[in-house]
Amino acid sequence: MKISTKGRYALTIMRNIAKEYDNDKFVSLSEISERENISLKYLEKIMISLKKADFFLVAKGKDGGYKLKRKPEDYSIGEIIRAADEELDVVSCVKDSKTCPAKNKCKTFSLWRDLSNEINNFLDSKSLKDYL
Amino acid sequence: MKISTKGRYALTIMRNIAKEYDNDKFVSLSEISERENISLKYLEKIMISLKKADFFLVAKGKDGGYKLKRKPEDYSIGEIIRAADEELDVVSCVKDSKTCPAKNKCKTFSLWRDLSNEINNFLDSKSLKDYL
DNA sequence: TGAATTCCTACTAAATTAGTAGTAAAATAA
DNA sequence: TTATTTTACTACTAATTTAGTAGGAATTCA
Repeated sequence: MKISTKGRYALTIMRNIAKEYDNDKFVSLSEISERENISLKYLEKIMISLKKADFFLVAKGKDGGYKLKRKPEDYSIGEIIRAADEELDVVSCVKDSKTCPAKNKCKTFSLWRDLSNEINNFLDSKSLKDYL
Repeated sequence: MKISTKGRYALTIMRNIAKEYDNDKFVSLSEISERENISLKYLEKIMISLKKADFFLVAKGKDGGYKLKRKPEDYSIGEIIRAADEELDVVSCVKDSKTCPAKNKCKTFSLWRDLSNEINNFLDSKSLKDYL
């Protein structure tokens, strides 16, 4: 049961952008790519998901990049990982119980639901600022 | 971040065997296969891992099968899932920090370690008996 | 001795995750 | 205005992990 690199890299992206929050500076993916040794193309791909969550102000062209819309302390780690397309539920039926043929008699549903809640609550209680 | 079917089926196996604990009866994989609609071959494969954890008394041949060594309340869900070859650490460096080139400056190591601990502690606090 | 079972080894298929490639569109600094 | 830097978009491929199958040997007991 691992966090994917996609989720971890999403947090890396957010940390890099957050660092410049006080300087009011746009941070480009090529800067992050170089500093963190992650391929630019892969960062772009992960960014697609993060942008959908409306986390950034965006500037195209020279000296462009991304800037946080909110203060670093106002982003939870949980919302970042979830935004990176990563489901934090340990079984899919926690969200979509319709698909399970045994939904009514399932003895372990509560176990997985409670564990999913633990994980989400833990990550929601941590803010991006805690990891700069 | 999902629990694999291997981990879930391991728990299914344990629950089926635990149910007969009071009857002192050996439970065969073919019984479980039929009742739970999981292929016998796949159950056998998962069983390899569980046997290594020394959970069972084993009887070969006719009317053979498996019986719990300990009482159902003495098995934690955590140890069952871990025995099924399933690592419950959300990043591999929690166990094996040697492989990480950034181990010293890594800002998020504590995050993943603490989350892994949350998950393990939660599952260790639940017993097999709670899910019969 | 035959049926039911565990035990063992090897293989295959499916799904997910990770990563690459190429190009268009926008913005800006010189 | 033009070269450069950046995001935006679409499509593809490679690698890894997870899931599942196949066949038969060894054991046990009625």
